Amino acid sequence: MNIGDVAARSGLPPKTIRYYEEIGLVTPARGANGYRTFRDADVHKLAFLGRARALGFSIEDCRALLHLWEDQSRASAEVKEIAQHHLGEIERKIAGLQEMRATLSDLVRSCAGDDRPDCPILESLAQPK
Amino acid sequence: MNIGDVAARSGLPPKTIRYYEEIGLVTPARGANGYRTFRDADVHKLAFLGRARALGFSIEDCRALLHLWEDQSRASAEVKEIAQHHLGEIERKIAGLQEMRATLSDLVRSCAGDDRPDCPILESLAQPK
DNA sequence: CCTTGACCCTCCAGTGACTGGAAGGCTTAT
DNA sequence: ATAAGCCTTCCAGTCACTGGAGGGTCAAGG
Repeated sequence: MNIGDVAARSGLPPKTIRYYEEIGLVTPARGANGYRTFRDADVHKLAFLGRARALGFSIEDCRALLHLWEDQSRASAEVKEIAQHHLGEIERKIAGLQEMRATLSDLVRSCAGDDRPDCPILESLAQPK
Repeated sequence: MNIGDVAARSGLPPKTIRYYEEIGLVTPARGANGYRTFRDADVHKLAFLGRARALGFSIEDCRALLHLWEDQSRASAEVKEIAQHHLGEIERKIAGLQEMRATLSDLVRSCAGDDRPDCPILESLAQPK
């Protein structure tokens, strides 16, 4: 299977698939014409990667998860630890963004948003909080 | 004032301040020895930038906000629009992360995390959802 | 057989917002 | 005189791609 078909099946753009090859996440075979030739296993790997990335796992997390996936005898604890760590990071990000949202929505609410120049948003940014 | 003092007062690292000069957000004077010499106005600008960045505004948003801040006659509506747009982005990010968190925390909860190899996390990533 | 269009290839550069480090100059205190 | 601690510039790296240039390959239609 050529890269275009794989892209359609895995949902990843061809450029991303080439990039994943470059960094060693997949190693498709090559045809006589130099085209990448993907086997089913490669396609599965890429789909796996797409789903893991969609859950926000970093490339290095994905690499680790792929190894664990291919290791029949790994302990589920290893996987769980990566996932839990990542979950923690997501929760920290959410908390940070929620704080931003709270501050910013207060500011937006307090700003008239009309033709006059007085603006509590700028005033707050100017103020040493 | 030299860059180190400004860094201490504004909370921004010296490297970041130099970078902000490079991209034209501040333009400190220079002393005879080539050192950057910051005036109070520069320090205020940098503190403003620090607070805007802490609220997640992009550099280009910050540039626009700075201009509006220095424009005595701007309408507060202009500021409010930038802030509202950014607020929308924050809310979209929060929503995306919350979805990730939901999926991931389900997976983490369903994984025993012991010595055995069965792992619902990997199974789910492998499955064409 | 030739052309057209849709693929595919590699390589290089850019994104955002810094951050680290090398190599060197200046200042202040001992 | 020298050491520590500033400051300077410039270059490279981060993360995970993405865009584009320049060129090769393949299948279908005329």
